[in-house]
Amino acid sequence: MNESTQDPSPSNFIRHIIDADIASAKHQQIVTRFPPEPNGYLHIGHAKSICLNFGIAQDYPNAVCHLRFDDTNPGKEKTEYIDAIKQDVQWLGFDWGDKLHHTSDYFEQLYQYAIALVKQDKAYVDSLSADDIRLYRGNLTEPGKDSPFRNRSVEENLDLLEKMKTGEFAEGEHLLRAKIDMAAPNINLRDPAIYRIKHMAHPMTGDSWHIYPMYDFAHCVSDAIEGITHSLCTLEFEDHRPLYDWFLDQLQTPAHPQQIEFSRLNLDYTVMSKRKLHELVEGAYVSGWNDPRLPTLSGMRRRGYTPAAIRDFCSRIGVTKKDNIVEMSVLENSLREDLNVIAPRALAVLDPIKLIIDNYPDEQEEMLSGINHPNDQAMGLRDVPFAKELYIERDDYMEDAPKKFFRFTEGREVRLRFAYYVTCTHVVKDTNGNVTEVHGTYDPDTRGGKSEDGRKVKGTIHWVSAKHAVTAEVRLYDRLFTIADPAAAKEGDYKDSLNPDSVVTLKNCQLEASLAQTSLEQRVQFERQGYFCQDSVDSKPNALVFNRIVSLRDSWAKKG
RNA sequence: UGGGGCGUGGCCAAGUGGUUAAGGCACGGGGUUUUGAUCUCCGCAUCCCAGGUUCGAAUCCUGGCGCCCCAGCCA
Repeated sequence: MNESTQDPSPSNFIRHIIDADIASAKHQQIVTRFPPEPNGYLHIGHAKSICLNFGIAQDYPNAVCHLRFDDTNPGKEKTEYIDAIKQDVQWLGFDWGDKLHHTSDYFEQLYQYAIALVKQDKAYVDSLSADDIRLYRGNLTEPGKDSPFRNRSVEENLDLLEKMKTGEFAEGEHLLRAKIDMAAPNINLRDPAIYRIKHMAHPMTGDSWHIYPMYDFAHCVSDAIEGITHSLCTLEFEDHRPLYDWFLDQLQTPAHPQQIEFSRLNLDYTVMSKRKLHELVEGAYVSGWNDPRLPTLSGMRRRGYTPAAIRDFCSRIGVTKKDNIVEMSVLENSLREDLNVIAPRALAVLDPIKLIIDNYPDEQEEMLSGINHPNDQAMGLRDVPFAKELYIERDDYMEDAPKKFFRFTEGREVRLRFAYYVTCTHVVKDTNGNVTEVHGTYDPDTRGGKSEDGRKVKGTIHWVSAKHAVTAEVRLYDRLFTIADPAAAKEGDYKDSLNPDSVVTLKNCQLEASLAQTSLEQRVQFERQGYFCQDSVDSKPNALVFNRIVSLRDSWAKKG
């Protein structure tokens, strides 16, 4: 197990329940499970569930967490998703050991349990059409009514079920239903479906089955088979708990797990539903499941987010039953806290403009020393080449700048990080009036960026030697949507509020040459800008592409 | 107007009858600083409303109000 995942998580109402169950000796060993359906990629909402379930397994003695693919609907599920999900869980830092399961592992047992239900006259084969079943179900205020097939004999039901299984009927022709109560106020109890016919190959079982179990039946039984003690799921399943318990009460299962619901995570300025994520990917609104703007784990991984930061985020947001929309700033804070510690610093100019030091000898070059991390001496020093022609950030020069602007404007002295004090003398403009070059003079006595006379220089800016710099593409990411809660958009489509500037690509960035040596995994801070890493898909040694993971906090930009 | 949940500061979230109502994020302000970063210090709520019980209530009771979920042969 990844060492950094070992800090115990803060408690919550679910852990209180578990504590009580241990105290009362209801359980000696806690077993949880993370049960994704392999019909899409995992997102940060799943990370919350993963951290909850695997976190409990880490913190309680002898506890374990199973990874179980809830693969009961071959129409939507793919091996591609299974592989991606495993990778994401591992990347997040969790280990299921030998507890890798699939609901499909239990298809035969599930079928035997269904037969047991039929034999108890607690389930029957219905032959109503899907439309009729809906009609017979009633609605929120009116009770449903019994299907005319509800009183078939056990023998007939057994026979029909067997034939459903062997593929003798067309899809939709018959349906196995639990016999509960068509007038139940909880609609989930109005004879819910247990098995439907699907003539479809399954990623794991191939074409050995023509019927597939429904979630409500398969999930509780699978939990019981695996000896799950606490089955944690999201709030929308609260209404299904009576059903979860009903099945287990009818059947002789090895255990009766406790289902506990908690609220799903919502993050502002993004969407979290699988349906919408699918739509964004398939409609090419983004480049794929791993688009760095998406809240998917693969997108965040590519963007450069660290597993530690995501875990930290999950522990900060807590676990409750309240609907919530967490602000992106919480995630960004977790990220910056981690990145600040692990990322070495470098100088990189994203929007370059020439700075010419007029009094610096034309052909001279010198090597200056830069510190790799101001708060961590162990990261050491590096050489930074200096010469007459440099690049600085275009907005580090301003004409008619206010007093509080600590960067270049005519007559103002600024420190070039690790280098010299430079006083801006004048600029050169093109015919349109755009500044094309900034000129200045340096003070040779300030080498290293300090002066003997104790003269105060408020501003320090980053720079890069023009002749030594490497050119790279840099992608700046911003929130995917322009409104905080796009999913709630009553009028129009949520896609209408997609942020057109969610990615800004800069092609002519000038980076300190050392950055060409970074690995794909390495996160770096570009001083004064933010944290960056190479794009794992597009970056090449001779065509570097960097992603901005998250910007630095900027109290100046806020005021300005 | 059936059933199930939820309501503590801008956003999360502790709190389980006696606490100055934790903490984080955000926000505002001070200090340090060769990143307007980091770090650091300070400030920032009487708990949806109304009654009631109690010496004492965010915590108990009653009645309101608000928000979310459920009518897939999806999970």
